[in-house]
Amino acid sequence: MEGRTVEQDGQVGSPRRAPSQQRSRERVERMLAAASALIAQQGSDAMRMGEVAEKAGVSIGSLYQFFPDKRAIVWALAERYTAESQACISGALRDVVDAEGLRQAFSELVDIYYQLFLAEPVMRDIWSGTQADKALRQLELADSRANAEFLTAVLKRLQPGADPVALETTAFLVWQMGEAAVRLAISVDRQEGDRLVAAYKRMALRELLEG
Amino acid sequence: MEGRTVEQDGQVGSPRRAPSQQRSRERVERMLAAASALIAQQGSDAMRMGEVAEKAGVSIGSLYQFFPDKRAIVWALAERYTAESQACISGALRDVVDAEGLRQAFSELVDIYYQLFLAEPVMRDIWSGTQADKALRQLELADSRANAEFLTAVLKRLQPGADPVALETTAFLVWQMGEAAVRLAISVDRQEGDRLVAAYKRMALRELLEG
DNA sequence: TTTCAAACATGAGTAATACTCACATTTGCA
DNA sequence: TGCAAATGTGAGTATTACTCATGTTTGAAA
Repeated sequence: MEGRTVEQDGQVGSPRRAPSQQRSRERVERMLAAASALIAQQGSDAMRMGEVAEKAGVSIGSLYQFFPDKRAIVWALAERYTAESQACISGALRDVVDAEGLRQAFSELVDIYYQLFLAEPVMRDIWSGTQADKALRQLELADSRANAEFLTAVLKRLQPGADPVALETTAFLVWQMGEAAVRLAISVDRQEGDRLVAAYKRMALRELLEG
Repeated sequence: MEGRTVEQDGQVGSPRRAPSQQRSRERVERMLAAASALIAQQGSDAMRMGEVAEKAGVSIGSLYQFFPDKRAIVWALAERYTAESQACISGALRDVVDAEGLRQAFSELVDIYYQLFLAEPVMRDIWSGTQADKALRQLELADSRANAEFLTAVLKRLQPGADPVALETTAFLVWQMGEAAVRLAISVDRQEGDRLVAAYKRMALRELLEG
């Protein structure tokens, strides 16, 4: 989708140059805000670098001063979302000590995630591109693993005798299935989406609670 | 990723003009074969229309005679895969009449699908782009629904008393989870992938058999 | 066999867009 | 105050999807 394709690998993400001065840090914020607004409007694929620069009130050259390419902007936004949600997830699962607690916390997390995807076009767009963009895929996998670890910790508490590797596998799988389920749910009509999410919850909780 | 972006909707797929003569039908085959080879080598994103034309031994104009845009080529390949696999799935589930039969047939289907993704770079590539490309997403959803229907039929046979809508939801969800699980499995190392697929099978079968 | 319209084939040309780079300006600090 | 590093600029470059005017082939009707 661009004139010149660089970097087929997954090594994007880090700014070409980190803004060290106050002025440039503010400008980078404006760039990200502009990108976010444009993605919300038309999707990251249709987002044009020229538009981002214009909306942020900077030149196209400044954009490339801090972001090596278009994907890096999306990646930067994605990274923020993951950091934010990770805190939320960690908090929700940290204090779970029994089955009922897990049931409640898990159900609530799924709901939050579902609502977030329904409400946030930027988030939806970013994680839609996950499969195609290797850097995003890596970020998502890493994030998912980190979140699954919180879940694994809970499971180890609830089932001290179980095989740790099996618990890790279960937690990771259940977590990824949850992301897939929510993505599926938002791509069908609301009623069916609700049913699918509810069905996922049942399935996941049975797996988590009954080993 | 292209110079000019057309059609943001999901209405691609059908050739701009169906080849009616023998000669052009052969040429279209060559185009698809060339595209397939290039996708296997470098992925559909890096596939260039000029390369496809050259490899197929046709002019760039001829390519666009039968495919309205780049995505349409990928779509055409995807459509073939779905048609092929649908027959396989339908056959495997048609004669299932008891729990043990479902267990066997389902397990075998998951294995086949997993092996296919491990072995076929084209398939992997195509279904990776699923999330980003709306036309592909629609095709996959339609395909998944069709396959889930075979599964629903089995469930209705095994659990005549259950709520049909619930069975449909379960079948659709389980099927989609399977696709997600396999895609996850191939993006981690082989050992973990095997574990994840096995865990998915257990989870899915429990859901399918125990309601 | 001739004819001719529709199907097919061609590839130089167009448009769009990601990204560069040579040069100008600003900042923080010795 | 001087100056090097950081930052800012935008016209220009490269690449690529896609078009279109023009030529060629096909199959069937006359």
